[in-house]
Amino acid sequence: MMIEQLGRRETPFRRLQQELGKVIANTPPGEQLPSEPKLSKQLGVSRATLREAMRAFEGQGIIRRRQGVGTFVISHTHVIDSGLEVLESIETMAHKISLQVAMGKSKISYIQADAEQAVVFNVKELTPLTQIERVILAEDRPAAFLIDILTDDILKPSELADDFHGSVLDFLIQRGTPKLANSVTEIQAVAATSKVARLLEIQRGDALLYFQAKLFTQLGRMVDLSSSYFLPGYFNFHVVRRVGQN
Amino acid sequence: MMIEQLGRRETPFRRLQQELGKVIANTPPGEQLPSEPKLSKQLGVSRATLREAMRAFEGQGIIRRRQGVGTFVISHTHVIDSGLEVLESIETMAHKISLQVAMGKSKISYIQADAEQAVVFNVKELTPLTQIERVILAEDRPAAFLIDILTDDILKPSELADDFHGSVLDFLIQRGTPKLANSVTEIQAVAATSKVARLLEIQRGDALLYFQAKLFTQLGRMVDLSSSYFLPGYFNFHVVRRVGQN
DNA sequence: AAAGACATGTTGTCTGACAATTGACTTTTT
DNA sequence: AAAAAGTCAATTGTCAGACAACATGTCTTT
Repeated sequence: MMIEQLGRRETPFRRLQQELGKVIANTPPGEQLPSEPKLSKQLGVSRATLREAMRAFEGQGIIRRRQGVGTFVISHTHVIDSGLEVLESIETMAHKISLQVAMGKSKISYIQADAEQAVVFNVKELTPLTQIERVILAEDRPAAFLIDILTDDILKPSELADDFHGSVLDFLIQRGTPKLANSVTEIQAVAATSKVARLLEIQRGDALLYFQAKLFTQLGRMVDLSSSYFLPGYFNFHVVRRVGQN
Repeated sequence: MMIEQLGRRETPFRRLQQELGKVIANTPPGEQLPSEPKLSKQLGVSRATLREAMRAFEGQGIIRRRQGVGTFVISHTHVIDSGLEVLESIETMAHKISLQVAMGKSKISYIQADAEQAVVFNVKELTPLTQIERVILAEDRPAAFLIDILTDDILKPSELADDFHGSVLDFLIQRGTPKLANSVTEIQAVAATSKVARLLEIQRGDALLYFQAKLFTQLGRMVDLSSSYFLPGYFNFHVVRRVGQN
């Protein structure tokens, strides 16, 4: 019995998204798209289906629709200039800007889920979780402190024994399972705790950039809760934001 | 003659987005939503309109729909927070999460371009620039300090005299010119300077989230250099990062 | 017990229609 | 002649109903 590939079935809606994306890409910003009846006939779908697809593009701020007037192209999705839109490991980012990084102090261990972790992982309290802590060095000085927490059916400490260079993300991507889709990353500024200050060789209370990322598979399961503390100056994060139409 | 409010017209679709957002927020992650016919009847809209709204939520990764099975809630972090992919004013963000904000101390003035500003605006040094500084209050306490700097052909201080509520972005959007496209926002953590600490009623050296955004028109001209200092706790910024391509 | 047929409920798509809004044009009024 | 009001066509917004495609459980048959 064959296990069918679940990845992406070719549904009319997906094909429509592709085709509509091409139409938008070939329309200069500010210009008007053909009317919905024309477009639906041109693309071979009903107006209702077309509107669903357009609503998706509208939600991304790519097009703007004005009742009684028409639909207009706001801006094209730029080729992402290595901003935060793409999830990459610190190592990959550093490599792109020719920054030498290495892994400093690290600790891989089992922990037991506390109340908060039990909720986000949807497991019972005290369930064993794999925790990976390590300091990232740039130019031989501490630049970041990273903590990854995963359920042990995804990653056991023993699996990392030999071939671990500092990036859980790269490890999972290379292994191929589970298939990753995206992460939702919260961004905050925090004052260094005494533990983090010691590891990063800074003063307690110093300002740090803090990311908390939840990594999801293609099936929507959260598999990695990642916390990152960045010392200012080594990494420059930016994001391209489209002007919201409404 | 009545001046019509442009900001937010109450269309059935917006109301539907609100209502549907509440339904999703009240459904635990992993649980199934009511079927589309039931939901459309419950929310008082047609199934077609409901599906457009659901498609928008699906595009943000909040729900997952499976033909023949049903629609399931993935997580509702998005419903509460605002993603950084779309550029919105603080006021707009606050409105979406039902947070009351107001403008505190403000100062609108002319300044003369220093060397650095002359470069980014592509003007000569000492060219007059419009500078808008203001404190944003949430629940009557300082939550953010914002500085916008624009060339005076885009925005003169006199234009803001009466009808300014705290958002340069909303002002430019409402005015319609110039046509805005996107911003490139750099993200850092900084320690509060004495001036910022005084305005935000915190201690010098406290950790603040700092955004520096360059706002571009559709023609690619930079028109606004915006600096934002956020006190932790009031606003929650996040970004969805994708692994590879979808 | 296992395999297939069937029933049921769900999302996916289509068709056609009408409402609401906008902008340009025409007509009327001042 | 200029301004105001009215008319009309085009476009998006919404609706109702129907059928198709799909997944899952139940029942029947082997």
